[in-house]
Amino acid sequence: MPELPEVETVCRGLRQHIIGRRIIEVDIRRSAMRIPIPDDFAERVSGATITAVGRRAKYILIYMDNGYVILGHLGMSGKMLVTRDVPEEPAKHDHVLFFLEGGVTVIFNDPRRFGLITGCSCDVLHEHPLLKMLGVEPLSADFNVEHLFRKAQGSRKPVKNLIMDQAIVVGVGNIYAAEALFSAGILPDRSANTINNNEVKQLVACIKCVLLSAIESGGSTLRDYVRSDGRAGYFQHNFAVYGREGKSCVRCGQVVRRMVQAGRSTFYCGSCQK
DNA sequence: CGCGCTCCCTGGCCGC
DNA sequence: TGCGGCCAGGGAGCGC
Repeated sequence: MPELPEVETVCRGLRQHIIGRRIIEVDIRRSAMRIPIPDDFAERVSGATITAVGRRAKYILIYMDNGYVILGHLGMSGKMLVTRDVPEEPAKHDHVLFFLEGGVTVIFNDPRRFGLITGCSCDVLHEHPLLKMLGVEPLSADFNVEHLFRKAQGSRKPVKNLIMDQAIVVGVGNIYAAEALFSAGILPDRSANTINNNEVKQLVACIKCVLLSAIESGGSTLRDYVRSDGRAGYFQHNFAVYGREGKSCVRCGQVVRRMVQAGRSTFYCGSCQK
């Protein structure tokens, strides 16, 4: 997906254009994505006014004045687009359209359908099955050396898989895990319990730094991801290792390598990372 | 029981 | 130009 910086960028874009607007009508063109849209979704959403847009992990949260919250997840290929052009007919893979007052339309489009749209009452949001198991937010004070060191000590899995585990720390996906590990000088396949306190300290700082830098750049656009206004992000131009197999390391000039961990490509510099 | 593998789905790209 | 194989930012579920 879209990892945390991309979701955060989408949230910021939505926030500018939809807060204070009433939802007139919802068009659910496909309900069966990763999980089905609740039967009462259209009923709960129609007529309500959007009061806030938030984010928890990679979930987009749209709060309404009737106590209902829309949860959106972009999966690998999802988009949440805001447009003022009334679409004559929906585009391919437009699954849900929200028609707001003032001629604004929010479109959830997701070719691969790994994403989802659902909703629940605000007062039970933190107990929602999709949210309750999630770990700490990486940009919060709760994500610190003590937290990650304790988790690392208790795990023998590769450190890259550890930081991508959404039950430990949320929002770090395949790209930013590789970039943060490069920045921290740590090999992605090191067993988590071999990472010493100083390395954890570096890693925590690098994860925060990489995510913040990416947010500033509007995220990374490789294929599908775009902001809510359709513009691309541009952090992909700042990748040190991701997608750079065979190219020279930006720091030392050695060849960037690729390996597969838990079925996913990992990029690293065998010289800069220990 | 913690972990890696496979699968969900579509589309783009590469090589033949 | 066409087609098969492979790959892709996520995550749940299932074996080992």
